[in-house]
Amino acid sequence: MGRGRVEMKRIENGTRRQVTFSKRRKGLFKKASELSVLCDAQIALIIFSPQGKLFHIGEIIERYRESTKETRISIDNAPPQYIERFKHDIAMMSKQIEMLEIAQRKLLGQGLGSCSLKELHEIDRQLEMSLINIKARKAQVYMEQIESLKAKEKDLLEENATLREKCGVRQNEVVLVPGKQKEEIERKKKKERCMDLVETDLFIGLIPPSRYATYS
Amino acid sequence: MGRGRVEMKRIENGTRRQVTFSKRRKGLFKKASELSVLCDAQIALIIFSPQGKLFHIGEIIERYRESTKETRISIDNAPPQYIERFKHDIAMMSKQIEMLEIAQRKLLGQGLGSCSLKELHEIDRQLEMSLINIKARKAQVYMEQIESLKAKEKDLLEENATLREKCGVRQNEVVLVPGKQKEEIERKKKKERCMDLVETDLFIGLIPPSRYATYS
DNA sequence: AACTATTTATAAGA
DNA sequence: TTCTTATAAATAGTT
Repeated sequence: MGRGRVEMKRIENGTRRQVTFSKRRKGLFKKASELSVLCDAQIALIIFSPQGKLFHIGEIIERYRESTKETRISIDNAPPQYIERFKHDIAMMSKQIEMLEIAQRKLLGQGLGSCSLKELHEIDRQLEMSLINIKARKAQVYMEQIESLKAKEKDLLEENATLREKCGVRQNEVVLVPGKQKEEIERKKKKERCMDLVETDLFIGLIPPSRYATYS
Repeated sequence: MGRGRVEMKRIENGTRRQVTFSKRRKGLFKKASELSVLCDAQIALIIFSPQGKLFHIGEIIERYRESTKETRISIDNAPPQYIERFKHDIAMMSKQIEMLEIAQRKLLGQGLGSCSLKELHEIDRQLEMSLINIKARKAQVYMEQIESLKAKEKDLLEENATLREKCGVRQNEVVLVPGKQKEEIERKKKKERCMDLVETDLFIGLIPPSRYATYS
């Protein structure tokens, strides 16, 4: 996309290569972030320029920038005689990555063709355990939110009472805010419905039927 | 670049989002590999789809994965200026391993403290999907085993019938194998119970209650 | 999965 | 590097 086709091979002219690198790097990052936003995907993009400069984006990676620094420092400080160790590390790491990817695919329910029945049982059990943890954590987050909201509500009610007293308004008397009363009431109703929903979801639906047929 | 502008925000329609994801993922991988070829850059691109599926390119990793031998040679013969590149490769691989490990822990229901409620929902949904796949695969393996056993049984029955005919033994007459009859009968009974169990498990228990409280 | 009207990316030039 | 512009490439909506 430019004036004339471009052959898909290394650009030999160094200047041209550098310019193209800058332009396309920018474009690639843009497209990556668009995909991430539009489709709600987690993306990590890491680019090493021919000059060895590092560029990257990715929420996932962002979180581990610190550890990256550490890694880089330790590598940079290594004297040449440690090259043996690099070789070993690289071999180990690629194996490790391969294994992690295989394990991950299995946990995602893919690539199961090679699994024995025993292994399938094991993965099944593990996933059920994971679900328990996930759901417990979700419940905890919900609870925390509810507690926080209740605390806020309490604070506001207290403040409200104090203010009423100061203004000489009778307890339980409705305070008229011009033009806002209807909306307020609507909002309160909505909020109550919402809270109901959450509590029901959390504490009443204890043993819902599974949403899919199981063959455990 | 299509019919009409597209707003840069999450696509709410699930189908449209999935289609866009597929198209743009393909485009992104293409552009990444073009940049890598044209400008001699090292690129790793890792994408987790909203469904939690993992896609990646990582030429660096491919390079070492192909064969240990090749790796050894290429590193041994590397002129000093390439050592810089190996360092980058190591840094990148360790990042990738960290990402994979973190994703893995989440799938195993650990290290959830940092997850947003949205992410928890996503993991939950993914695990439920994975369980469906696992259970389907288990069912398939069971079925295959059953089919195979049934086929064997049929063969044996036929062979048996032929043998009876040849020996002039009447149909349905019990063949006495000295000292073995009791065991045989016991085993047959056991086998029948076993088959019953499997079939029941597979085809009758359609919507068993979940074995743990859910707070979905 | 194809098609195609448009938008977007970018190669070359300034 | 940055801007401009002609053109190739990507892709949104449609079939």
